[in-house]
Amino acid sequence: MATARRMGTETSETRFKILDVTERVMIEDGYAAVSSRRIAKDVGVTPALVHYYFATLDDLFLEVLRRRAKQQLDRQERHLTSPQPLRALWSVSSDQAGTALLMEFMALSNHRKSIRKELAEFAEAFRRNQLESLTGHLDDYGFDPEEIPPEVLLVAIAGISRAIVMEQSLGMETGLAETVAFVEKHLDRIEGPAEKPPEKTKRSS
Amino acid sequence: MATARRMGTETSETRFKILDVTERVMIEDGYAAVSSRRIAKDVGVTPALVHYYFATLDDLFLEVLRRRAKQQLDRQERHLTSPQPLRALWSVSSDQAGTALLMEFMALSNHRKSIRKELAEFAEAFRRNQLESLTGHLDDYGFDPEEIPPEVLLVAIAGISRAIVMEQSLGMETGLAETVAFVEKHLDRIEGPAEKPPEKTKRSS
DNA sequence: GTCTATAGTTCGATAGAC
DNA sequence: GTCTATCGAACTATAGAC
Repeated sequence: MATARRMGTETSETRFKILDVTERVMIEDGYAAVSSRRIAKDVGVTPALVHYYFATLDDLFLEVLRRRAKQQLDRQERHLTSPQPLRALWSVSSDQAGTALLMEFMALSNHRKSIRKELAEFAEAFRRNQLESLTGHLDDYGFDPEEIPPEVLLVAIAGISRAIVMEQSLGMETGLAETVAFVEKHLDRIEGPAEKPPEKTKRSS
Repeated sequence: MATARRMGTETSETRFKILDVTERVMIEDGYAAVSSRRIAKDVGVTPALVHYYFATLDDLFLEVLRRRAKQQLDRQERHLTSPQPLRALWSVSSDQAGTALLMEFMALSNHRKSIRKELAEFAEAFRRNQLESLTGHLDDYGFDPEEIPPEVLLVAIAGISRAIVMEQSLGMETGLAETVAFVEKHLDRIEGPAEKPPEKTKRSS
């Protein structure tokens, strides 16, 4: 956190808009579409103002990552304490925009060291949080941790949900509907039918 | 082999090197690091020559994609007819470089329509090929297609192997070793111990 | 087939006025 | 806090010499 020159306070409306727009551009057009000019244009300000709030593009990317990670961690925490934590985890993991953003940051990590480091830390925090919250429930559900370790279930849920979302957005078909049905069937078996319709993402902070 | 064919750039050594270098740069530094200047520099030629072989960067990316897809499809076909097809599928899916490249093309797809289309077609071809080759074997292994449809197993293998490779390359830890052990245990159970050490990727065409 | 040279863009980042 | 103006760098792509 070397950027001591953050003039725009946390509560600045413009700063907020810049982060929103950047997130949207990353999801819709990919991280490579992010430039101070492009963001400024979409926000309705000048490129210089973007640099006023975020000295470098790396700072901008990092702030988008941190904000989103905090939101998602909050959201996950709320859901994991719901009456259907497994279902909730599946729902959170299957979020379309969240997955798209994660993939962009993964790609960004390939050549921005500072981003890789923070992304890895957040991802680890996510998983450890899931592990803590879910291990007890799995026990109640009758999962034998010798047969299916909770960690393995978490990696599987993360990987499979990501695959489904990514492949759907690519326009693929083979196996996706079957896999969703398979997961739903087992969620039904373990936690009973969904108590409320699959939620939509909503901005919080 | 400097000059071989009339416009037969297919066999040009330089053209080949350009494709090799582009693939390597995509894997190591991400697709955004690919420019005619950077590729030319790494190959040891001038940017103009890159454009001579590939009029636009899209053409270059597409050729990298097509060549790699053909290689991988060949490789997959060979492996799926091996005595341990499930193990072979897991091994092919866990290829580090292949996964990294796939992720780059996924990210590229976000804003290059022509690439998205071809990537989706190749990915579908891959999965259908797996489905054809594997369905019979799964039957022999005693899999009940009502309980675990072959398509679902394929999506799971793709998703989980991708997650492991990606998260390892990020530097994550939680759950990864456990998941690898889990998969190996079940591969042992279904197909017996590995008959040969996990293969390494090798260039073919 | 490979080069030099260059036109035309777009970008990151900063200085300084208001 | 927001702007105008701008420098210097990197990029795509093409023209044309050899």
